[in-house]
Amino acid sequence: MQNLITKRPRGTNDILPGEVEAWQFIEKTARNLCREYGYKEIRTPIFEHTELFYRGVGDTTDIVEKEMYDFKDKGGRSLTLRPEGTAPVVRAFLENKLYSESQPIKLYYIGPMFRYGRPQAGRLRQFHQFGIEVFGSKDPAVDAEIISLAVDFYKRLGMKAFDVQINSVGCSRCRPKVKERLHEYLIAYKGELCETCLGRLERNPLRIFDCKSKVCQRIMSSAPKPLDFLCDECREHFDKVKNYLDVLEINYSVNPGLVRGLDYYTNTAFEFFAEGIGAQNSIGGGGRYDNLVETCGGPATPGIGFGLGLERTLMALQSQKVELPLDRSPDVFVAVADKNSDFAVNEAVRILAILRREGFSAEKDYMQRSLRAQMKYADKKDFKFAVIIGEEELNRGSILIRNMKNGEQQEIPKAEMVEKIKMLIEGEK
RNA sequence: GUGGAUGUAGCUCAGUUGGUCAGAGCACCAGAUUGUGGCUCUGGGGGUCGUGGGUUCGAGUCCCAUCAUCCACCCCA
Repeated sequence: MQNLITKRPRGTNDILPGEVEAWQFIEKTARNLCREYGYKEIRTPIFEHTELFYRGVGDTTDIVEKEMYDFKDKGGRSLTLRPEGTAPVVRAFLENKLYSESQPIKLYYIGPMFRYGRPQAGRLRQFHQFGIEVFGSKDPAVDAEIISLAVDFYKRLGMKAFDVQINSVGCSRCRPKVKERLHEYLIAYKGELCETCLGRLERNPLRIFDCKSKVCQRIMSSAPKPLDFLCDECREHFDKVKNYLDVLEINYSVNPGLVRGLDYYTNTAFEFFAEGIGAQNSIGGGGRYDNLVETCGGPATPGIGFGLGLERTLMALQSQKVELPLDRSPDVFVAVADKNSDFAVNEAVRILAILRREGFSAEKDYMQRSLRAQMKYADKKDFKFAVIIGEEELNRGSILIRNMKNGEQQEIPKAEMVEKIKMLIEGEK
């Protein structure tokens, strides 16, 4: 047990049969939604040059400062397992010159992300995100569209309770003003701020809004907010986003203290919250990043996107007792009454092939079980039907079909088996 | 990176003040008059008690170390 080769690395998880169906359902829901909204999937490597995240995510963020899963390859290059999806997609957007296609470019991804930290409830070193990015449009309707997509995602999964909070952190023109005024305000409280926020005061005072320290929160509750200093353009943008959300009948609240942890956000920032994830409550978030593409060396291109945590989504669904519509039951178990009869076993193998060719999931025993044990197995594995064959029936040219839910059993001509099963399984639905 | 809790069969756990202590339930496998499941009953396989030291005549049971897990902080998904 303690042996490393039988132990998964800290902060990682195996997703086992029985659990993976929920994941497949979530992924399928995301893909369907993206198709409906016109987003195309993009798959980027799970590791990138470390510099990408340094530049793309921002070197004052915790992600870069202490959560990077980086390593040197055999060529001495510094690489990093991606901690988030936006920077890699921006990189791919630039490297493949997607900006030369007609815009907006609408992309989505589903995959693992990595952050090095102590794991706890709702926090892993390898976790999964579903994210989307839109490049090329400043239209506030896009902001509303992606929030709408996320809300639809949660709703379609059956999530009963979650909150949408939005805010605007301003653009490169109004942001300096915010930081300046915030700094002026905070100087008076310098002695009261917690240690980490003291450091943030000079480097990035906006982040102090995120602090959970009671003292800092009290101080920030009456601090000047980014919303109070938006330029006319940003103000108008934010108003239009809210308008479109109203048109879409999406419930949201404006949280003037919402500041996302990544440095690249401009204008719209939003976050989704739910309960039941240990001490965590954020299940996803995103925002606009109108300067990021240019920062990474590309043509000035506005962008916006979100990242939703899949583990956290799953945990929230579980704590809300949401039943996902999963069908884990296989269709037909082919049981052989005379397990020592080559004739019967051959027939079973043949029937399996026929059923599978028709698209049914079908299995037989491979453990030399008695008929009784085969039936027990079929029951435990939750098969919908059992086809039972023995020399007796075969000699008559027939087989037995048993409904494992209610025990109804009938003998029918072998030639009618496929049609009969089709009919029965249709009837189940 | 910091702090707290925990670590006995696949799972959930019992194991008194150190001396039949290696157990229970569930799960798994096989049977219950030999061709049929879901209830019940019987039997069986499976653990060097996380690991390494130490104290002791003797340690899951005490001490130290180590590893791991969980929870929380920082921060976020």
